[in-house]
Amino acid sequence: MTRPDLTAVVAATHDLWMRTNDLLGESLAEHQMTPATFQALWVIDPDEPPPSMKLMAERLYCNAPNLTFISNQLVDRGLVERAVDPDDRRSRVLVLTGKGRQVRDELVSTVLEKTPLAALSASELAQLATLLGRVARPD
Amino acid sequence: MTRPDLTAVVAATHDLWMRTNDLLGESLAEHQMTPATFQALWVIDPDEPPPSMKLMAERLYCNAPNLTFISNQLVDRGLVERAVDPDDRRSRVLVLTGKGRQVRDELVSTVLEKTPLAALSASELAQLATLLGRVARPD
DNA sequence: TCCATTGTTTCGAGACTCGAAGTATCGGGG
DNA sequence: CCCCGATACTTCGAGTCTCGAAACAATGGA
Repeated sequence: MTRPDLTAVVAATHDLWMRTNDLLGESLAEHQMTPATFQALWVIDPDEPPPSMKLMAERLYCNAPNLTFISNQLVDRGLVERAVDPDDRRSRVLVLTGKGRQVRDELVSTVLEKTPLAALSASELAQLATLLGRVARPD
Repeated sequence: MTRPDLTAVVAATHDLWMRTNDLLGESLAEHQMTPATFQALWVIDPDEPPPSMKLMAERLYCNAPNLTFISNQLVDRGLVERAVDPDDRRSRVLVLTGKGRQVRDELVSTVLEKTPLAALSASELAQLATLLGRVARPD
């Protein structure tokens, strides 16, 4: 069974991702950020308790050594700090600094402005959110 | 104006991309491929005339040195060959080898099997294709 | 206390990305 | 025909990203 729409959708997803990175490149560079470090910042919700390395690795689908590297980049740039989780002293949580919060806010705004998805109407976005929700990872 | 759906859709797109790479990692490794080299292979349509480096770079949103590197990876693995474009001898086109064609077919099939998008029905996919078509790059 | 397990880091190697500079070709003006 | 700016690509060097293997520290149960 071939599914032309499936192929097209996968291709469109690839294209959307790569194009978004391209559109964002300049704004990221202004903050000395890259796609990888921005994604890490993106998945740290300032309104939630700070995530552990393990949780971050799951969210980013990357392994532990990689996450250590990315975390170091964020720490070096003063955006997050490592803290020992008092409930399990093996675990480190990533705490946003003031600067981290600010840079995250700015970059999130920039993404929402520049993403090609911003061209869609509210009802189109709602449709899209529903469809993508159907393929979301089972938490 | 904040747009909750826009944020959710952007996040879902990020997640879908990273998860797909994760699901594909093993199959790619079997062919000594990586996400970057597979994307390059993906955008070489076997039924179209072989694309130039310049065209490939546009499709992948990357710059010329990067594309030279990726092309070398594909050449080293015997999947494509460089050929001089007789119409413009400055230009090089990437020609799929027999092996390249075969590996591409296999990996494309694997993606279509493994992508979370495969869980959607035909009508959902059609909707999604329409919506994503609305944000497609103007060729 | 011992020890297997878990969360993280270190190390080394390879892949990726980019800017700056170099080579080859093209195409138009003299 | 010869120049010369523009174009397509490659080379080089530096920094980023990713991963497997191994090390380290803390946990929790026997």
